[in-house]
Amino acid sequence: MTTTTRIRKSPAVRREEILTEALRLIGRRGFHAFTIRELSAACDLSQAGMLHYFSSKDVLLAAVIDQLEASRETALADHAAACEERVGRGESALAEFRQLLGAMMEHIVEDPDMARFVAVIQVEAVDPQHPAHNLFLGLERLALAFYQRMLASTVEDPEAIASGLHAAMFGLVQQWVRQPGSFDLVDRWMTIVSALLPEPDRA
Amino acid sequence: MTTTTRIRKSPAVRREEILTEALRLIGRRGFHAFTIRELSAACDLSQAGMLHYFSSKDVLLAAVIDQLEASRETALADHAAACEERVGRGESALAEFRQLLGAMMEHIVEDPDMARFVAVIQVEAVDPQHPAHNLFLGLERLALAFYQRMLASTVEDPEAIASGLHAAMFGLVQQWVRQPGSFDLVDRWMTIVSALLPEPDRA
Amino acid sequence: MTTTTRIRKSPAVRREEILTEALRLIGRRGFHAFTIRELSAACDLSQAGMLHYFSSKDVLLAAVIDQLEASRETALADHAAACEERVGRGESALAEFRQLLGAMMEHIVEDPDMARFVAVIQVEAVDPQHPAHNLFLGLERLALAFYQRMLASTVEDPEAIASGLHAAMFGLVQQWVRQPGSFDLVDRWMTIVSALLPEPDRA
Amino acid sequence: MTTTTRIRKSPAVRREEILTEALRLIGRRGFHAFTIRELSAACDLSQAGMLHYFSSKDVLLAAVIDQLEASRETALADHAAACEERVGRGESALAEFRQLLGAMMEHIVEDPDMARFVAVIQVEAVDPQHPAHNLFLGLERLALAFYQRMLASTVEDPEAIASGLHAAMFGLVQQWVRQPGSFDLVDRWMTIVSALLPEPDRA
DNA sequence: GATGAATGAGGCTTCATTCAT
DNA sequence: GATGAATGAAGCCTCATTCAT
Repeated sequence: MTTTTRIRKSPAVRREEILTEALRLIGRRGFHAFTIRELSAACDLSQAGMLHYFSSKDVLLAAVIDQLEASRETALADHAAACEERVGRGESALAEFRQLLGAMMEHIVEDPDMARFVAVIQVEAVDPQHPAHNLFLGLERLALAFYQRMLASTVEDPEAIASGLHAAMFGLVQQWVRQPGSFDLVDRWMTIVSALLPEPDRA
Repeated sequence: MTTTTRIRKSPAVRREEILTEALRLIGRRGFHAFTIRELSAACDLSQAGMLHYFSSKDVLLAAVIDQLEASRETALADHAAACEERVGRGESALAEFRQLLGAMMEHIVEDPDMARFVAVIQVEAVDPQHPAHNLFLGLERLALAFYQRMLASTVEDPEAIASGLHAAMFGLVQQWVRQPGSFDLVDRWMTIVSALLPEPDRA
Repeated sequence: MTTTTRIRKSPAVRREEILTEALRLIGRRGFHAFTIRELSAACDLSQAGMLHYFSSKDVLLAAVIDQLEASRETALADHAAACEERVGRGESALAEFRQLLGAMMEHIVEDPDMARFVAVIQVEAVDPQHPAHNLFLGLERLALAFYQRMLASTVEDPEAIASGLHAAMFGLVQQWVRQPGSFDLVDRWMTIVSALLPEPDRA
Repeated sequence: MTTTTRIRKSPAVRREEILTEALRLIGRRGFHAFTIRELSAACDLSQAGMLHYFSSKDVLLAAVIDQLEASRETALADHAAACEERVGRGESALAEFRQLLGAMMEHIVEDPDMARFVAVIQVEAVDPQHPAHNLFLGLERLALAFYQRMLASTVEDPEAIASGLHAAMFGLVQQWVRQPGSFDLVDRWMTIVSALLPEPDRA
């Protein structure tokens, strides 16, 4: 009689574990190629046990994204607030915006799995049938709108530069994800930001 | 008794049709989510008939990519040659390079399906297990190396700018693919190029 | 709305059922012609449910063979031991060997399905690509070597007689399988054994 | 313009080629595992071209068997006639029968592919659904009946010995097919025949 | 909270075969 | 005589999911 000493972890911990692992796997395989079998195996859990926490693949995806947004929110809230405050006062938020952009990449660098996940899902979500399609469309619009507001009074073509910043960030992360370690992501990012943004006021 | 009136087309036409449709579908769904059943249906062909032309899903993918590379080659060969020639003579190829970059986007704009396809596959291919992984890794390295050579004598940090150009192009196409028609791709691209590259010599 | 009333049986029972049915079907159709769809149907199980127990056709085959070998082992162990003991003492094991040969056929007669299975697989396995090729090659070598040892000191050409016994047993089972009931297998077998082996010592 | 110098062989030659190759392949893979694609490839012929000669897999099988029977007929007719003549005269045909048995094995040894084919098909044909089922059943009955007649007046239990000879021949060929070259087939066969048949009259 | 049993739907691919050329 | 195009049927297997325990 083998008493498989059933592992019993607190639900909260399990959830956390699953989400982390899901992030990693989806980031590596893409949402469609990744299987919940693979995930359950990685979590030392039966497939049914897995679905006990997240009732379906789509629900799981949503949960991963939620967690991500929350973490990004926390990481960037202060910077974003600083920007908004400046702009709200009718002043140039260029310096603060720059810092925000830097913080975004730092946040990404801290967790390469997250980077991979975002990169992959964002592209898969191009398909209108993809469960995260609308979500990412909304997020992108939000981001672009925010950038534009930040640049409204400081650059000639805010829409284009906002777009360019967003595009370059996205593309750079992809490059980094494909050849991790081949360059310093934050460093290079700031170089590019400098090229795209006007010199910060000094005087 | 359904008289399935077998349609018989010339092989060349069929191949072309299939490749075009495959490009479209893979671009929309991603390679993993797209099914050859869907493809055959779209081509008014049985699944087995489809496999008569491309013996497997992977082979099909390879064929689509091949055709793409060929078309890109044709579209850009002259521009690339012009660049190389200048650089070969030790002169600045900045203007030519700029034109090449423009041509690249024009080529993309001409065929949005192709754009979507490249965008999607490129990201899916991040997964080392993806059939196109090595291919895209190689292509990216080639592109970056070429950019660097073009910029070697004209910018301070050629590696970063090359990287930034590549990233921005990639990201911009993605944006465009996600919200087609929301902006003029080539136009915006040239604006960003201008920001990233030094002013062309005039004198 | 078909209420597919899911039947749930104890795993042990199911496994047994499946193996028995697989034995029967493979024996009738041959491994290649038999389909796991047919098997699942015969077991009142969905195809996927079937693969829950044996993850692939090959695995299933291996399981059937394993079970067979085990049952043969049990049925013949005592006889084989008796033979070995005699031989070990340097005495003639002719009588014991005779009994072993008889026991082998009796074992076969008890389960005609098994007989058919062995007959069919053994021949299919002639193909080096067949999943059971190596297994059966090994078993045959073992059997022949054992026979030779048993006959070493009692017949003129042990190798040939061993070979002949093995061949005749094999062929006779085939005949019986093809025309079941047309003769008494054990009886006829013993007649042939008598013709091939020297008269047991009597004195 | 590649003039693939279409190979055009005389139909008779082609037929012969195909049959030979089919014999070889079916013998190696079994009728079910062997594919007509494999066969056409081996014959440097398109699949459709192949079916031009033999309109279906079953027809092909029948043709192979026909050819085989014909060749066996030719090879053994004289020996068989000699046997029948003796028996017809009420004499013992033991010596002639012995020679016939030897000739049968010699015929087999000359063409190992044929041996493999017969062995494989004969066993596959155990399945009542197999296209060659009835054929082989009939052939076996014929063979056994013939053997019995030959032995009627010379052995105690003609039916059993006939059966044993047939079985041993069959089994021995199988052994040989599985481990070709490991022993001299005809030689060993004659040893076994000697053990099963009474000593030819001498004196 | 966690599991194994069971399933339906669907994926890719192979195969024998037919049809038009 | 020979081919390539095209097909329907079927094969194995994978996947997400449900159900009873």
